[in-house]
Amino acid sequence: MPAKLKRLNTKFFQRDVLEVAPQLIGKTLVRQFAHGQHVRFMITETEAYRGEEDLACHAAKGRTSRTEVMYHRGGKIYVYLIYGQYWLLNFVTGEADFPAAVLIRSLENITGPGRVGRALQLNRTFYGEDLTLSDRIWVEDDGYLPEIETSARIGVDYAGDWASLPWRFSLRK
DNA sequence: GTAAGGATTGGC
DNA sequence: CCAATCCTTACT
Repeated sequence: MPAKLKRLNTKFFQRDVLEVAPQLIGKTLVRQFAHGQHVRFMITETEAYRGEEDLACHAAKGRTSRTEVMYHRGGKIYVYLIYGQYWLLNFVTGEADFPAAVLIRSLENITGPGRVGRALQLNRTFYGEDLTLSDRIWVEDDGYLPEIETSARIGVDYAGDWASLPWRFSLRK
């Protein structure tokens, strides 16, 4: 089967982030580099960020130049630099004008969102990249049926009650 | 213009 | 435990 048929499409991403985030576990992230080489990693940990009322979500501060892409319809990439050194990878989900995204926290053998960005060699040019069209990064369904477990999101203690929601999803070991 | 802080990591 | 490192946001 051509790889193209396995690529996750707009229909997959244009749903509620709380459906998309757990369903990304076990999917395959593909990164193709300029020199033609590509790498494939199974996604093993994600987190959902959902709407302006979610105080852990960057869109809690409203629609700004930084959060703009989160207000687009699902299927695009939202990347941002954290602590001046790590590019964190997110997939925008849902309908237009409702800000939501999935943070890719870990891949197989690459634990931690900062390490994910480093391994994939991300930078600001990935902001707004369309996962359904890009020739350098996309996601495929290779048919794994993983067991998933939930837990609280990491590093968002400032978000009050929103910090304790079970919006972190990971592959059951 | 200036200041504060961050969806992290690695080293001491 | 804490520095690194720079972008975004909020405020004087």
